[in-house]
Amino acid sequence: MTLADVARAAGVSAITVSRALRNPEQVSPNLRHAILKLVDDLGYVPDFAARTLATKKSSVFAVLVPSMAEYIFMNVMSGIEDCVRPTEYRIQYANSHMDVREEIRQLKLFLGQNPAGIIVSGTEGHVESMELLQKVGCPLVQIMDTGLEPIDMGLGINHFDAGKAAAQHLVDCGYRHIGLLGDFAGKRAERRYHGFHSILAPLGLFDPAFIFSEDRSPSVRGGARLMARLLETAPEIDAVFCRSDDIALGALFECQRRGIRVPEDFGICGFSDLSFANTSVPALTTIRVPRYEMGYCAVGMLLDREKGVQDMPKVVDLGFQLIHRESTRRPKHQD
Amino acid sequence: MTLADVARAAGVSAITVSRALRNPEQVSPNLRHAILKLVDDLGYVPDFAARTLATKKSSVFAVLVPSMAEYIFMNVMSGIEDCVRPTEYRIQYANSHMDVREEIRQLKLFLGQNPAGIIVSGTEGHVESMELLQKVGCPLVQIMDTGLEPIDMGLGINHFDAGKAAAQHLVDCGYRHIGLLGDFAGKRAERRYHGFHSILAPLGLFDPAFIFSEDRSPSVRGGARLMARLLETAPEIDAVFCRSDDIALGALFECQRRGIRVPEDFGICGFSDLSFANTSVPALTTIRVPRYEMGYCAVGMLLDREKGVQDMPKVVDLGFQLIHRESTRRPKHQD
DNA sequence: CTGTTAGCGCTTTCAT
DNA sequence: ATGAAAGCGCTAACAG
Repeated sequence: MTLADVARAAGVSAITVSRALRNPEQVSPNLRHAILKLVDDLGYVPDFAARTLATKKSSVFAVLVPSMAEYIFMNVMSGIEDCVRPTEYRIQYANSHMDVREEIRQLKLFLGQNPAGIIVSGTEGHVESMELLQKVGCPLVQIMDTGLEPIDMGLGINHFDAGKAAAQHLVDCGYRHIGLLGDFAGKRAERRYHGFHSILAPLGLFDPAFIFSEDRSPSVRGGARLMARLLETAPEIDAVFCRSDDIALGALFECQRRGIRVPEDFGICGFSDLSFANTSVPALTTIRVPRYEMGYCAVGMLLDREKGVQDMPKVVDLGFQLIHRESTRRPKHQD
Repeated sequence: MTLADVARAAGVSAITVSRALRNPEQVSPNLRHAILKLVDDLGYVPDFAARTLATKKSSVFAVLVPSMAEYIFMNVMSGIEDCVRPTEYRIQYANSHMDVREEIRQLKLFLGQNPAGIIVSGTEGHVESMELLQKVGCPLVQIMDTGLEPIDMGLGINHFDAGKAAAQHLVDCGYRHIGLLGDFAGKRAERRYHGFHSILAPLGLFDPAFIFSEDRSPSVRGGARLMARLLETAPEIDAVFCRSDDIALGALFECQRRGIRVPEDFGICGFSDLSFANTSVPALTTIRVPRYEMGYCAVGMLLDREKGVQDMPKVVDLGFQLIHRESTRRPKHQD
């Protein structure tokens, strides 16, 4: 079932059917109507490959993230999906598994498809990847962190400031031996670490012995493991800032297991505001990141670009929010 | 940069370059070498659209799931990704948001791309969707549930048996007022419900008043809400089987909040064995579903089909496993 | 082993 | 407002 088939059935030429579908206003109303009905009756579905080849522009948005094994990307993806759904575009995901060579391979695979737009995250600082991204001929949004100058467009939050906010909050709650849990090796997490450090160091509260991480995706289990190691090495510890809420929940469970009272004896601050953070006992203090909005907005920016919208901002900062819940609510330090 | 460009540079015809890339053994070694080097130097990337149009077969596997907002699909996706990575194929996801019309729309969009294979879940019982799937011209795997006759291939676990196992376990642990938490409206969950019912009803332990659900994606928060409602309506309740571990964790938190002791006064059995299930306090009894393996295996089946492997099983049952942890370990009923 | 020819289904000119 | 011709980049089929 091709355009030509429909055209034959309608007694017109293929191009007219094409126009009826893509630029309806260029076809006289009654003819257009007849054609669209026929398209529906015959169950004609346009061939994307042919269209892409003819126009040199596919209708896929490519999305490259470092990992899909982290909960946070689910929400970003939801936002992406919801914004794309009413359009003609399709999404293609790839993840680099935190591996630069894989990242490059995936990027090249994408480029072979002439995507209509690209959303990436986690490529910061990878020279070859950045070079590839320089010469994509389509709109590009780098999501998650607004701290670095984007190639085309940037969207996210300021992770340095987020790290500062968490550290400041724990200090304000009266904690004095503040650790860091989870892998801060990635660019974004690293910037949170720097922000964290920038608050504690001047106060003489920063101690590298209080930092524990493992080279895996953040998980609840991992959080419990890290917490156990931290407690053994530094029993004087009285609070942690975690790389993510998974880690924070694991730390909380480990405290429960050991009978350490949270927040009285120990404060926990997570990062992300995952769905369970407001439900756990005690509920987790965390930094809310507008993940869904990030996905939605990233696609929105691509669509705006396609539509030729002018004066688009190069960088959009969606802002974060420190949510003060029970896990840092020390009785004598209520605020 | 097209095939023709490379061909010109190499002083051969386009088809030879094409062969050097796709069927290297058909090109003499030294020529092949020269061509491949040139491909690399010039940074040639094949145009997928052109290839798809010429071969009538794209290199994308289409994956349609009811929702990406559930944690379980992350693991399925990881398996899919890992199995696809070493190949030339690409994955394209879509989710129907539990909506039949959307499901059909997505399916049609997929069909317009001549996918090399399709993986679906959650389409059972949707007449029009099934009709569309009947006539896809490519391998098709229906994942998650093995209970129903697949159109082409099926892969998953038996959800009816899983429901039975959970019910039997709770009974064996000595619980007598056993409720059900979470939305069992979907086909798979519904079959768990039936299995559950098939054990309790004959024992006179089934009570429809013990069933609470809400029409949303399972979440920890939702689990706590449902647990609260259940306790208000049926204070005699002493155990629950939950639609997923998210719900189970929420139920656990709600018990903690109310000072209900788990497992002494109340037993909780989840479903999925999500990463936190072995870490919570108490750790959650649950039914482990081989999610990662399901994704990996589904792609494996598609690849085998492409390779023309014979004698493939129509249905593969990966099996589930009841993991007995603390949340149902009643002191006097240890086993 | 390598080349020629033709065509995949659609859309872009350029006409009418 | 509609149509005819040409071509997007690649590969199947058939030579040689």
